[in-house]
Amino acid sequence: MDTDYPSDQTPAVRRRQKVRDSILAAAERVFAKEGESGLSIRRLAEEIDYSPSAIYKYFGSKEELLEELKEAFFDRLMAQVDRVAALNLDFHDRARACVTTYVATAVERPHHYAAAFSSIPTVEEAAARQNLGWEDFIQTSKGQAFKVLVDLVEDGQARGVFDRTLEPVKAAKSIWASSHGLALLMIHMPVLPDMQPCEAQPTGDFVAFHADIVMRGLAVPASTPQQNGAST
Amino acid sequence: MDTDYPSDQTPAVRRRQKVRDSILAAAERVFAKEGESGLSIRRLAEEIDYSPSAIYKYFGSKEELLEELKEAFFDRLMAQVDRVAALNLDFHDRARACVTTYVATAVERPHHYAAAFSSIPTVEEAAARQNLGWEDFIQTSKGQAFKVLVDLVEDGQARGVFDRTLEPVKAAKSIWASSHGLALLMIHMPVLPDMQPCEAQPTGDFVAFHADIVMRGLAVPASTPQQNGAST
DNA sequence: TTAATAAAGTGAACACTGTTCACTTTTCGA
DNA sequence: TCGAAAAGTGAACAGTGTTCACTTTATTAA
Repeated sequence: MDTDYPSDQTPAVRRRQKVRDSILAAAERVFAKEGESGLSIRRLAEEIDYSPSAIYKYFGSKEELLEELKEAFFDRLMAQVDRVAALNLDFHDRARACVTTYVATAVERPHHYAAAFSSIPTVEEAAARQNLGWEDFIQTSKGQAFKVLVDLVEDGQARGVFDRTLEPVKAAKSIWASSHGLALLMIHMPVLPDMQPCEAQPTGDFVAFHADIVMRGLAVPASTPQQNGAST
Repeated sequence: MDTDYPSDQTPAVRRRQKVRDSILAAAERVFAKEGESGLSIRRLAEEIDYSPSAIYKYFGSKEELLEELKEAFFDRLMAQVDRVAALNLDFHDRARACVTTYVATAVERPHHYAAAFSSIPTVEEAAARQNLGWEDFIQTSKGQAFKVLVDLVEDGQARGVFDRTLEPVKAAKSIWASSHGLALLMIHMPVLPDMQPCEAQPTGDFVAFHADIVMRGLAVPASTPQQNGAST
């Protein structure tokens, strides 16, 4: 949290920033605990002791406010993964850590993670977005997240751990899908992860298990002769 | 659709059933196109030419009505997968078909699928559900879905395709997570699947690709007993 | 310091939502 | 045919996001 406000700004903008932040903080607090259903403009206004209409001097709509919450969360999520990806670890451990960190951070704030993937575009919207190319996508926050994965795959391939015949982009999509699915399954179906009848195990262990399975799916296959090129 | 009404019933209950069905049909129509945001009691009432309060003679709440929609969809989804799972196919093809069918059916009705996994239980609720055991879970609709997967895994292990050291329940969770994640990624991020820069390919092909990757992750390892993690 | 201007904040209203309830109308069995 | 049960209704309640004319406060220029 950066709770300090730059002194090279006029008091007005500093005050404004403070109020804006207090709104976001209240929203964050309520949303983390109760999700979107508990988050109303009137409730936020009450929490920060302003009138409901005051909120609209700081945010164009509830939607905009929520968007900012989600964006901030996604940035935190990716920062976590980036930090882990930069660690000096054995490739297997690093890849596994990326997945487990992603899932753990997602599950930590279930409402945030679920909300970050909640909008369902209409067919027209979907078609329109098809038109923006790789360069455009890679600059969105989700695109940045994806690039980390593609890099990971290419690294794995260079080290001879992952199958070189797989297209890195497709492999990255596969990893993301698998991680995304586990996170959401744990969020929406908490019955599952620690489920019997196998002996009870801490949740984290299953995440690591899943991550290993995912990596195994991308590993060089048994039969295919792998050219023993030294890793770069 | 069973649009015929049993004649061994009094006209009253038949009429009632018809009205009830018309509500559900209208709800289905609206929900499929616009999702929950477009579905209001007043709108439903308008569509079937009744007053809003009439709906409450047939459904206790909007929540209940929605629950029925979701349940019906999930049943259709599982019926599709069951049908494919019962096909007389080579194991690989059968396993792949289960995943691709699951994902395809989910993506066909994005709002339904997303809604079926939309509730986020509080920590207390989650803890409460932890207490119901395998026998209870296996009898829910989601439990039934899961059992199909466990059977598939056990079949694969029996045939020597899947790694026998993996616990079937954990492996099944892994498959579900991967399939679930792909379905939701396609629903919420339609930018991704057909994304460049790799040569454009029909969406379906990526689903099959992903399914194969997932299967490869569960296959018997090359020769050396894999390091740590996956085999424990 | 004062006057003019811009920003911040407010309360009432609008149009919407799910839901309830007293009420009327219709249906159906005794 | 009568009476009870079921079906259906309209108005209302409490809640939602949002707008807008309005007042109050703060900032800037003269």
